[in-house]
Amino acid sequence: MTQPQINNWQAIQNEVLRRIHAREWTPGQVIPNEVDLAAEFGCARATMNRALRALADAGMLERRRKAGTRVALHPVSRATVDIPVIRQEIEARGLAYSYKLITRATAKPPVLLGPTQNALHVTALHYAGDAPYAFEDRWINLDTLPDASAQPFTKLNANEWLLRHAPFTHGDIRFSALAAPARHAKRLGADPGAPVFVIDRTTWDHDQTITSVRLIFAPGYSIHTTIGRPPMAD
Amino acid sequence: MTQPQINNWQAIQNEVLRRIHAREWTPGQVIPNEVDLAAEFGCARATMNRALRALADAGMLERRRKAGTRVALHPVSRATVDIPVIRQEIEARGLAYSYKLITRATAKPPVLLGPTQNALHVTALHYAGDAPYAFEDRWINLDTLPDASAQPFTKLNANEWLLRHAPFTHGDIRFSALAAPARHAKRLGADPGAPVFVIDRTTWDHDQTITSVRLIFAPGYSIHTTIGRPPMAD
DNA sequence: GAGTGGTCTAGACCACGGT
DNA sequence: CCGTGGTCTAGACCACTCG
Repeated sequence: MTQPQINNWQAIQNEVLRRIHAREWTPGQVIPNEVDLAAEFGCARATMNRALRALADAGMLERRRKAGTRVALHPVSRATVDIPVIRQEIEARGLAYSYKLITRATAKPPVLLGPTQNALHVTALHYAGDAPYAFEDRWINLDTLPDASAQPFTKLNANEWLLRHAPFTHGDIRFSALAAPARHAKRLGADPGAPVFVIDRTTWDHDQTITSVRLIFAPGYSIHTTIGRPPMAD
Repeated sequence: MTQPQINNWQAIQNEVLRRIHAREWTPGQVIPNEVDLAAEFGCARATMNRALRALADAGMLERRRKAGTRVALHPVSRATVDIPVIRQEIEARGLAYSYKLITRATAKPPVLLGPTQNALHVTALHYAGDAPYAFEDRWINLDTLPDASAQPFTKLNANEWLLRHAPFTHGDIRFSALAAPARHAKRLGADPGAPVFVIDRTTWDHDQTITSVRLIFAPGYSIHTTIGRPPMAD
């Protein structure tokens, strides 16, 4: 037979990747359709679909109905990043997590929270053991979450309360590097102007803004992730 | 009938999410198995599988054979980040991309590249229009990529040459914030010690190290991404 | 050992979107 | 229009792993 009967989707995926790497299929080029490829590999179309769809999800292929499947022009690499839940992140390092509320006040929110006129502003510090870990600056939409106004947030971390009472459907995240603002630097045990890793995140429940938060991490923080599949056996 | 015949996997996914959000299924709790749920929703098991598997990929569920499917203890959020290919990133902003080689030398590589004794060290600057965009400090494994030693990298960006000649199977990425080293700060148009966003990336082809690169971005750089599904219609 | 998820199959219908 | 991918089905076998 022409093909050694590849019939599991991961092996098929690897063979497709091999052809792309070997430039048998070049970026921009349309590859055969699912039916033909399934016939070539001797597998069901559903299996072929699974393999190609996974590669499309990974950014290696672009698929459109009728137009067919083509190798992505720009072999974009896509990494999945786990968004840190601070307590877990700290406890995973074998350190004791603790939390301290700094301020809590109702105020007119910044624009990024949307047209809300009613918001709760919370600032707090997260500790890993005795060392400050991250400073949190959070706005909570009281129009969508009136219950939040009854929460002191002295013991329970705002993020954990929100996860429990107002899970989000989608969100928006930005990673950046900033100079530590003088007033926060001291709290983080950093020199003013020291480089700090910052995560800005806004989350929604359907169309409702829930919360917008800036996390300023103590110096040395980094996010680690992986790209592609570690196994990859033929 | 007990259920209004939900039979497309996205609708099923939404219903499962709704139950998690509504705490009908709580974190840590084992949910019914695929066969039972498929019966409840009046769909095929394969469809149920697709919905649950997608949620597991997203980090909402944890699945193990025999143990069953449970709601993730920590509703971990997983975001997909497109790893920047600098030229595209710049051109997508409507700016002209240009590139300038700074140094190129063979040298003993740092440990992070693996047990290689033979490596090419390249440093370069990427420009967006006239402004410096990112400083690149790269090591290329000459044991696995002897062809690289013939490349001048004066015109063609090392990253683009590598994408073309040595695509990777997997990689490792780290995002962090550092103080701009004095000698690089000037090149980036930044003050020495200014906070800069840094990406460290190492890539492999199967078990072979290909390259290890540090990208130091000019001040103001950030990475943006999204979490969850925008649509989410019932 | 046995229950659960992981996957494959062969066939079918549908939705999108180039031509 | 009509080719292509997107999805669903009903059934089957397998692999893992918990008890």
